[in-house]
Amino acid sequence: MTDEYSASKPIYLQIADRIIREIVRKELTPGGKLPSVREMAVQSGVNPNTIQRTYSELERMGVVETKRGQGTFVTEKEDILIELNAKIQREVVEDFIQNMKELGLTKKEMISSIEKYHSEREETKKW
Amino acid sequence: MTDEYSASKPIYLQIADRIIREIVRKELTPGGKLPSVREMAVQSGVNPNTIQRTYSELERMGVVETKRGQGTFVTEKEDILIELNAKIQREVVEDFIQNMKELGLTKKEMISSIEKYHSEREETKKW
Amino acid sequence: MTDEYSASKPIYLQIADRIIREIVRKELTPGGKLPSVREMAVQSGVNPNTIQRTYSELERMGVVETKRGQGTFVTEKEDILIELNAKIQREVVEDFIQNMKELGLTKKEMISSIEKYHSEREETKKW
Amino acid sequence: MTDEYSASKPIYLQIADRIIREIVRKELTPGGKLPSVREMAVQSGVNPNTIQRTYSELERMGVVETKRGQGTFVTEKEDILIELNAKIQREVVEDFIQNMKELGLTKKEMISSIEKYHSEREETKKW
DNA sequence: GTGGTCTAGACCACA
DNA sequence: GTGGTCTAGACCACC
Repeated sequence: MTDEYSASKPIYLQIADRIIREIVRKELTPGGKLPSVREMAVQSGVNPNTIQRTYSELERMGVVETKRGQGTFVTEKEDILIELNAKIQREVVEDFIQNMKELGLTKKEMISSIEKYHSEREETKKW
Repeated sequence: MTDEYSASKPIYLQIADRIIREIVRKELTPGGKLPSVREMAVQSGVNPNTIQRTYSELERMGVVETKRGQGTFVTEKEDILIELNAKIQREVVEDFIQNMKELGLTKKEMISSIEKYHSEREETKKW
Repeated sequence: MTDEYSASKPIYLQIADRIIREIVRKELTPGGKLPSVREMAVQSGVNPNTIQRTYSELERMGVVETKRGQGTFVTEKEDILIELNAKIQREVVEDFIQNMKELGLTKKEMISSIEKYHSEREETKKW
Repeated sequence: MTDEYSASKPIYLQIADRIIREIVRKELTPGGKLPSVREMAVQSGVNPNTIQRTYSELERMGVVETKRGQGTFVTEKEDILIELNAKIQREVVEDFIQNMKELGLTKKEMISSIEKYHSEREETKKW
């Protein structure tokens, strides 16, 4: 009855999101091996079945490939990775724009706010 | 042991956040009355004590004022509302910048992405 | 079981204290009439018996005198009033000194703290 | 209707005051551990939730710090302790001055009353 | 063990 | 009615 506030997305998707984020941040590199289902299950404190679903979902999206007897690997297909990156980016941008609109800001103001808060430090390499 | 994936803020703060968002979006107007503790508790499917705590927290922050025996009201102090708005905006912008940096984008690219995705439609009024 | 924190002194003594304070502040003047037991009981939201005890106590201390059929009056005996004033004053001073000692202050520092916080405004007349 | 004479602050604040006094008197030393919530609850004859609230309030004020799974400790930040001491002192002095004014005393008389009642014994060390 | 959150149900003061 | 305090008893995460 009190669980409207912890429910959110199913765990297997939360984990999928986390892995996608790691790929996008290049913490997981193309062609790199993911932890085994069992190992990941232990790491995440979750039932192996849950991780199995996560990996299936990622395979369905094309971002990982399973090689029988060897394990699960981040895809090396550039187009998929680029597409993935673009999709995440689109989500981030649209989310940002919507939030800023709710705050009553114009496009101009959004841009100047970025100028204001962006510290120039290290620019990471582009895909 | 299986709960790294609920990890959520306490309910009373989640509700506080929700109310703040409503104030910032002007769904709740300055001087406007919030639902009573008991009513909000029913709406949120939560114990009245939890809402009490939410309202206390909001009062401590200065965004609401309670009048004994009458109810809880959004503050009319402009400076607090403006500051609140600025704080939320800062959070949104910094979150956006961090996300985009993780995607490997430069400031320039962030700005052009906004140009790209921003549909010109209605510009809402500024504070 | 939870009443260590509301107990304090009995009500009849609390009321006596209040009356004494009023006499000392000259809100009640020597020879002046106190409200009747019944009236005071209503004013204080208390049982008349309680006020009766209050007045008895004050009479025992000599600060009021009861005249049969007329009521209860603040004494006009100067020595008692002066003594009363001196006693209250002694209590206030000793309380202050003890508090300040607990804060680790020397006599010198106590005096300078008074110099510091005392605003010169209106000095009321002395007894 | 009979409760003008309990009129007391909430218990959780009374206990907070008591703890503050203990800190100021150095009965609780900086870095020292407070009794656990449950233990303090038993000592004070009060529900653990009430003590929890007390500790929260003290933490909000910055005079204690809680270490998860370890306990609640008096802060070691000197500035906060000094400020706390100053605040308490100010309250004591202002209370004293007001009481003495009600008794009709001038600043000069207040000072000489301290000279009179202050016994020279041990001067405790200053902060 | 520790503090932190939450529920259920009660009583209070204020208006 | 309103918000504010308190109790009783529970479960959680951290150490």
